[in-house]
Amino acid sequence: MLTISQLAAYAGVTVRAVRHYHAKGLLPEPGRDHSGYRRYDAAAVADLIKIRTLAEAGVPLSRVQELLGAGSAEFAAAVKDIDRRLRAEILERQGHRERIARLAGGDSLALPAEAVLYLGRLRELGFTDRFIGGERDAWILVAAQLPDRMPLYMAVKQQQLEDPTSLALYRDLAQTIDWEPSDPRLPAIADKLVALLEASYPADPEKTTDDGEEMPEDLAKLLDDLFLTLVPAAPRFLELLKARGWTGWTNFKRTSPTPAPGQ
Amino acid sequence: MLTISQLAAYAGVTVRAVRHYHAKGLLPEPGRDHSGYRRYDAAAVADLIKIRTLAEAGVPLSRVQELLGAGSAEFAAAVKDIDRRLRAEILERQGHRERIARLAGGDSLALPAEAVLYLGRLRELGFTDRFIGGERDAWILVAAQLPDRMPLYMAVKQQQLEDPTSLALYRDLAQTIDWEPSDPRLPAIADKLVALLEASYPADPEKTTDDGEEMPEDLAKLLDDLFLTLVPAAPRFLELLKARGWTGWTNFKRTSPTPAPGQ
DNA sequence: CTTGACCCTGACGCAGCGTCAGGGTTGCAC
DNA sequence: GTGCAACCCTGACGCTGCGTCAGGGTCAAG
Repeated sequence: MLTISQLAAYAGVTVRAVRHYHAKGLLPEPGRDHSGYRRYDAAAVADLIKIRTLAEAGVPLSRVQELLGAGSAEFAAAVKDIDRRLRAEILERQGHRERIARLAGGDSLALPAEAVLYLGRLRELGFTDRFIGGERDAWILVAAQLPDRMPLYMAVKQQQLEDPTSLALYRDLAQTIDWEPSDPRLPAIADKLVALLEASYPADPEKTTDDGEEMPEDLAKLLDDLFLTLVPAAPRFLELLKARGWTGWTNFKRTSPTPAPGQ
Repeated sequence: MLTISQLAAYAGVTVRAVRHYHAKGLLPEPGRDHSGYRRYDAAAVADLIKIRTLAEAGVPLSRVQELLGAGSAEFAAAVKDIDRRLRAEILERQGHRERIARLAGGDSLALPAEAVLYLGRLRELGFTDRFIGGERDAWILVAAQLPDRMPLYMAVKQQQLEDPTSLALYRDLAQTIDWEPSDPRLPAIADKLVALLEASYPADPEKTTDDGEEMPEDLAKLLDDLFLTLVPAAPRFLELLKARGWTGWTNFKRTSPTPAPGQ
């Protein structure tokens, strides 16, 4: 007669595993000796090895029981089933590998390649990390909601960086991220922005070229909110814009057909 | 401001997952509104998307935190580490697939191919399922302890099946599995077995050809025990053998140099 | 008699949430 | 005003396969 540790050693498993199989009903509880110790016969070794063999082959313990008692046909069917599961798990892991491989640099986290390029260009142009971080977070939101449109958006942004006027404005705006709401330089920047907006958007809404740049309202609201959260001067800046006949941030809109005079 | 379900929807995760990330400290607890509801700003969406991106790439949650705050270098190192883990898990699954594929039939469970062939031969020769089951369990024990020697053992067993005398004895022995200990046919079978033993093992132990067939004592004891457990008449049969100058079952041994006369 | 090696049961821990349970809140329709 | 659906909250168990204490008996050797 064998003790539990001898049994476990013969089958190549731990004592804890044997007790676990008892608890799960996979291996019948054997008789006890006078002091309550489990005592096993040789047949238990064979049973335990069968359990271990299936378990090591990736069979969930909950299915081991049926497999032990199954005939060839059911056994084959169950094996096919388990093989499917294993294949699926392998494919899942392979997908994971590809995904983390693409996360090589910190910037690419949750962003498509074109956005990473855009952020890299900003860095080249000397924008601060704080500003780039804000841009990154904003584009993460967009990429999550509208992945298909990211190439378009990024193309537009890259173009803006090529245009000297718009780049200059961008540099100004980037600075404001660290400014107080009361900073006296804000109105001038608002003027510059409005000037560019007036130039880009014809007064007649009929003539507005809708190239699909507009973002859905809820996403725009989210991005506006992000702006307001990250930039202390944002509320004041939006007020200045409103005074100049424009509202919004992500999607600029005229508040009136005839814009009011500056400041 | 967003509710938890809105946040979850933007990031493409469940509400439960968000709360889980809070509990794990991955996502900071936001402020609460007057009725205790969590209220999120847009920055939380970006944070959550980053967490989800890493988690979906197979990064364990316990490591997500460090990755979020890591620079490119540490990030790359961590990614390499995680990729190793994923590769290992894939290899493990592939090993499992091969193993269960080899478990196609019920007989091959925990047995090498040559043992399956041997059991198949027994079936062809008309041995009963109960007997074959006993043989199977015995060889499972041997295969677990001495996998390297299974080819040798199986070759010897196959040879025995080819020898008419030994096969006839085998058939007799197989029958005894269902007999009562008091069955009057037992002594005759013991005689036959002893006759074969005397022929195979020279009386002079010096001349015994030790071809490595002997099993280690503990394994032999285990197999003897299995025999005693499965076959009701086993104790009586061993007594009959002892009266004829032989002891043991798995490893037969003379009890005295000059065997006593039969029964 | 002591010491170390085993044996027992019971219970928590891990990973990543899913899923009640039990109870407040909100917002809209009637 | 009220009723109902849809949310929100905390707390806790469930799943997988054991590992690992905790707390306490047992056995064999010295």
